[in-house]
Amino acid sequence: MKTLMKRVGHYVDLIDDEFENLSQLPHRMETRRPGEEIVAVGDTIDFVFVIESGWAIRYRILDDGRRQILNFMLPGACFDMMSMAYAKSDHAVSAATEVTLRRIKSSDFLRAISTRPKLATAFWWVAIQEEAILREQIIRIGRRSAKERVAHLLLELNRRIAAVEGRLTDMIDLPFPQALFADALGLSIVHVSRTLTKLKTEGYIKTVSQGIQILERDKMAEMCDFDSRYLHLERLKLTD
Amino acid sequence: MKTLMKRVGHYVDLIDDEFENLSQLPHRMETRRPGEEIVAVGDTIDFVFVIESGWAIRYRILDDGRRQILNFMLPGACFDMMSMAYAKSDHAVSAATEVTLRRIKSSDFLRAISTRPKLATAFWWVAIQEEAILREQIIRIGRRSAKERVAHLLLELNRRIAAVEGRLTDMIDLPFPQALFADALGLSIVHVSRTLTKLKTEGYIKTVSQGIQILERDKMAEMCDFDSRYLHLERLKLTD
DNA sequence: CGCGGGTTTGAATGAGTTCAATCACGGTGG
DNA sequence: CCACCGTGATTGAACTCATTCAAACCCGCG
Repeated sequence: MKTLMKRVGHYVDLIDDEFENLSQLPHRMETRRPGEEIVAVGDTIDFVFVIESGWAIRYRILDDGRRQILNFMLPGACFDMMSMAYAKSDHAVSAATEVTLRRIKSSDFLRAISTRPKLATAFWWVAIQEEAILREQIIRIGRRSAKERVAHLLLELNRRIAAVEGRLTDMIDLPFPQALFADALGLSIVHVSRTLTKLKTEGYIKTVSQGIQILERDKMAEMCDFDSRYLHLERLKLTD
Repeated sequence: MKTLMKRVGHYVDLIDDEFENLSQLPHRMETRRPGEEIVAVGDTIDFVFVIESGWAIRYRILDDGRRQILNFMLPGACFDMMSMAYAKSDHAVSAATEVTLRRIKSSDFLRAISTRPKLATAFWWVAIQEEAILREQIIRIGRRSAKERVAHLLLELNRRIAAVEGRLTDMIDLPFPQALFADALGLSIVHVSRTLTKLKTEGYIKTVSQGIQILERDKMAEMCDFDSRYLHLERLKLTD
């Protein structure tokens, strides 16, 4: 629960016992191996999941096997608050790495946030952020070149990891195959590889053991038109 | 307000006076000509807008003029409930056709839905639907061919218009230039034109005065893998 | 008419895909 | 310790889908 606290607490000053309340909600802890499904298409979900550690992906697979990843989900991500008990999921969620999850009954979760206004505000804020990330994903794959797409996603993930870990570094640890990158960006695996190579030869990044180091953050952000403000990482100043 | 009632009322049975309350909220009516901006990038919005008539688009323009349309907004659409008073808008909203809008102060709106649980549920549903449309947009532009994209969007708009008008027809009235289609689908205007021509010669659609008629709905849905369930219209009883 | 916005068509170009081969690397078993 | 996998990354060559640029076209309107 610490990662969720860190993330949600980023936006709102929460008194400890408001979190106490949240973390003491009845729940089950679960783990999934890389590639394992967490939510299948058609599932009716009456749980809220919170990622405690590891990466998950939200995606859809078309008939002929094409896959589109909608979003990467990092520690602190919670889903599916939106759908609650009503609708069938039109997409799937899987573990990208080894993942540990907290599973809370929707009704319990709902009761908790409805009795704690600050908590509700915090989760409202998380939902705003998620939606902004979705919108940015549309712009990325709709109107950006392969080079811009890859660079832009790298910078986004870098920032989002920073938000989880509490400090911004130049390193991006990507503990999953490039195929996920390709399916997130609407590109072929081959072209992602070529594009990363290009970014390297142009001095924007370099590969280090199992990850990528950003060498020219500003130039890279400029090149791919990355503006971190959409991530809404600044702190919420509540008027009351 | 009738269109919003029609839309929101699809999801929840609302007692009339719950709507009465909503429609009697202090508000201003505004109109915009085609192309006029409603919300600019960087605006801090403390209003909720409801589209009473006409089409609007939510979009972002990149430095070099490339434009990506995130979503089309039809009568009954309400925005930006999510952002409320806190955040600056990272995208713009403009009128695609002549548009009439109802503008409600966020605080008034918030108070109204927080005292009317059913109303809150109804708007929760609308938000779920909006998010599903965004996700489908990602899949469309990320992993579908031009032909599939155009067909898929046509079918989506057809269904969404049906939801507003209360009945499903084969006609799609598109009162705006194809350039909007191009910018929504991440394609060039030229290619949209070519693709529409192809859909015509293959017998899926035909053009009628200022609009498009769907000739082979099922074949077309099959071809582009369109499944209307993501629109969450199931409570609609359509005459098809 | 003739203008102007929007659409269509053609030809050349280009970005990204596909297929296939090669490489790099960590793990496993002999 | 090394040979042999298997998975994922990279490279090359041919190809394709979509873009770009430019010209022609269409049509409603002053």
